[in-house]
Amino acid sequence: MPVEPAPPSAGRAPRADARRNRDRVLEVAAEVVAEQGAQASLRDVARRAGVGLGTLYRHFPTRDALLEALLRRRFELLADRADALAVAEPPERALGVWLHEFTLGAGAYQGLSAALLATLGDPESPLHAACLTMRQACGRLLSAAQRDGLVRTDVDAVDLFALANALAWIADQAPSLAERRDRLFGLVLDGLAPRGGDAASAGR
Amino acid sequence: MPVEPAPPSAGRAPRADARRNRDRVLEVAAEVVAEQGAQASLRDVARRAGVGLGTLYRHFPTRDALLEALLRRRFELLADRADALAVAEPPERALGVWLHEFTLGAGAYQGLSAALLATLGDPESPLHAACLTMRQACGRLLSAAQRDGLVRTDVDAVDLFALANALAWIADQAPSLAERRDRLFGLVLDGLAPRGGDAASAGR
DNA sequence: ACCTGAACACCGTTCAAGT
DNA sequence: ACCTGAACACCGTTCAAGT
Repeated sequence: MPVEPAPPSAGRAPRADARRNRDRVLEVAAEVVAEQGAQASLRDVARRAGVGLGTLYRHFPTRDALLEALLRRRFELLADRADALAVAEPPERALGVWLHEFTLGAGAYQGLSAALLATLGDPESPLHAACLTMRQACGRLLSAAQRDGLVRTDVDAVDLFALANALAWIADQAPSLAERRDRLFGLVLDGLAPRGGDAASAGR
Repeated sequence: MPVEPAPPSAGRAPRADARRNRDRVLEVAAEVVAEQGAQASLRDVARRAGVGLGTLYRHFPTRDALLEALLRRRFELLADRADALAVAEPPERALGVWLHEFTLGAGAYQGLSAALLATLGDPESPLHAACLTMRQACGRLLSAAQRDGLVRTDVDAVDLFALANALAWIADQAPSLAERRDRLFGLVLDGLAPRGGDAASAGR
């Protein structure tokens, strides 16, 4: 058989120095991204990590791959959080609380919301997959709220994902706008309520 | 008196070649920005215009200055449009129609909504001033709608500006999201309605 | 198997030299 | 008064050469 170039450590355990480099890059990337935002210079990350530029690219072939590694934990927690809220809170409150927490998370790094929403249209991005899990968790909360007639039936999880990222994006653009985030969030949440002519009290 | 460097043609009529260059740059910029978006390469604009890079910077010292020149007409029309709607339509419909048209305009170029909202926090930007006129026109429609109890009183024109740009931004990120723009617009517009406990029928 | 850094093709911005 | 383009300090990405 022909020998494929083989991705880093396909199956086997990675070499110790490779593992060290990867961890070091991730550690430094967290700092740099916190300072400069999601569009931070990757060159700068490699430089500060004391690592060749090629090494960074070997471990994280795209910027999205690096961001995904930085955010993986956070995303997993948010997905779990949705399930916890589903049992602990009534449907409408569960959805509202989760969306609020997601919105705050999407504003964790400057420019993050743009990166997240942009990957909706790019199924190849690792961020696309990472967000999918969250959207599904969000979708379960949404369905429950819709079943109870608390949320209009013409919205889906992608709508909520887009709106939550948009609210984080607004807060991103200027400090004076960040102050408005929670109020605008409430406004959008109100917009999710069924309209007057809708079957609003289907459960009664 | 000391002789100040003097901005291009301070007071006097510009030299004919300068005027030609400025027009040429603007013409080409419109094409390039339509193709590449608001973050298009200024180098590319100068190149395609057959003009030195310094000439572009002389006429348009910042990217925002160039964008402002590209959008000036459009912005003026939108401000006039608000006043026309104010007399031709009932307040709620006037506000809704205007916001919708503004949202479409903010999506005229890819990346434009980001440029517009970002300048809210930068009073030095020529786009800041250009948007101010529109926000004031929008504010008049908003006040009328609020006076009639049709819109919650805790929102201002900046909120509407932020939300409209955010909707344009969503549509910007992926074709599949663009399809949702009008529906999401309607949802946000519904969110502007006064809440249940509010003095919704103050005019009755 | 992994790392390094030069090489390439780009940016935005400034400014000395020209006309 | 205005124009030009080289110069500077950056990018992201690739890949030959090393260990």
